[in-house]
Amino acid sequence: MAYASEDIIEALKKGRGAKGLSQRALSARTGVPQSHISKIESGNADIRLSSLIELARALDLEVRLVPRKALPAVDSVVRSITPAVPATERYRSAVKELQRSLDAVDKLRLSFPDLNALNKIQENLRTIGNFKTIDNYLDSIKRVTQPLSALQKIADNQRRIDEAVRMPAQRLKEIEEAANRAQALRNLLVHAAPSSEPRRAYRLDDDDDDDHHQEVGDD
Amino acid sequence: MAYASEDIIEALKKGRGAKGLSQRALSARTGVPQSHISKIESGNADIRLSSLIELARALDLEVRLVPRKALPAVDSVVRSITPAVPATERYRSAVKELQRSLDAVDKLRLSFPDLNALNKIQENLRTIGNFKTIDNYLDSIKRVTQPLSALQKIADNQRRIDEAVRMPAQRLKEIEEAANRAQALRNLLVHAAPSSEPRRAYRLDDDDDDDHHQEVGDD
DNA sequence: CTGGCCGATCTATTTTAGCATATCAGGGCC
DNA sequence: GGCCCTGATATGCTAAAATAGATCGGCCAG
Repeated sequence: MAYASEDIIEALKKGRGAKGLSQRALSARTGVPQSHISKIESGNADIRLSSLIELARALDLEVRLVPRKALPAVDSVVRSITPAVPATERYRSAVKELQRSLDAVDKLRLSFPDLNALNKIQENLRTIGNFKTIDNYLDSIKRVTQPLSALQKIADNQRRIDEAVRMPAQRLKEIEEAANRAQALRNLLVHAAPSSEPRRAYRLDDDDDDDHHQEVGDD
Repeated sequence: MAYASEDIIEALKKGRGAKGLSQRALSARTGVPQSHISKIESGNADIRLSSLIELARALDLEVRLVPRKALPAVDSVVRSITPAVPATERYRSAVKELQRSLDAVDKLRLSFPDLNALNKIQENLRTIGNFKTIDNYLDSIKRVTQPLSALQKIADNQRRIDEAVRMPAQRLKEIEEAANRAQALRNLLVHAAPSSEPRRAYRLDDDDDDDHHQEVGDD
């Protein structure tokens, strides 16, 4: 593959990393096989445009043709909007833990569709994910994940022995406490954020924010 | 092909139009068969990334992955740098005539490598191509093209009968007069340009301008 | 030590891009 | 009417993307 494509592929790979997704997670989101994603990222496949767009969009990226003359300006805009993800191990662990929680929420929602605490946890975790300082709160995030994982194991066991999936009262209480802890952590981060930190600059999720509000480059 | 690719393909097609190139001309530049370019532009091929990059670069475009959040800003930058090409027929004719001249210069250079007037014509025509008002000077451009075409026919005839390609004195004089006319037209356009007109905003050629000089988006 | 997750590699199959070449129909110009 | 240029379509062939699925070795947490 020509070096020319390498920059795009590298951007794709970094985009996946920035969202804390594994190749298998991205595969699950897009339907593109993990083995193919590996091939693509290793430069061993000359991906088609439709596939590039699909993968990019799963990472909140869009393909654009930019006039060469506009490259310096465009690259500057992109850099200003793409926060440098702290490369520390602890930050990566926090992102992973956050993703674990979100994954657990998604799975539990299948078994307990009416459990509002799950929505509360999800919303708060998504907001929490916007902050670069989450590495300081890895333990707090784990205390949200743990009750979710515990309940998931119970649900899996019940499903495996063909038993109706029920919610033990004690577990429900723990989930609600986890939701409250997530809310408290969110509030802590929101109020602790220095005014220079670009809020909403970088997000884990891709729900429908109001895109009409242009944050940079207004004319 | 998913509608998603359509925007990119449309941008590619518009980029070709903006440079006044036919599918055959683009084919000659890139080696991609004209029939395949037609298929691509009609949405009947899911082009590979390496091919997209190659075609884009021939049109002075680059492929970029842009964070969705940066789209409004990026699109604004691109719009500000991409002049709306006047859609008038007369403008299109002027662009075509300009391209004819440039093509003739390229061909003549093969027969007359040391003819400095060709360089002078080429440089001036490239500068002329940057202005939107060239539709007012179609006749002037034709008077540059005509001597080039006439000489080209002579050179072709000489080559066809295996005669050494020679430069008649009268033709040389006409070429030099054409070079002077191109120079005069260039000077006229440069001095006539209103200060609001973005000079150097749009170019036919892609020679090595100083890209380190950022014209927009300086930080 | 074990289990789980990671990215990389492998096999087999299907689909299609890419290429070469030819040809068509429409429009403009002389 | 003939010529030239344009974009579109056709045929045939090869190579590789894409898919499905399995498996590997490395790393890490428990």
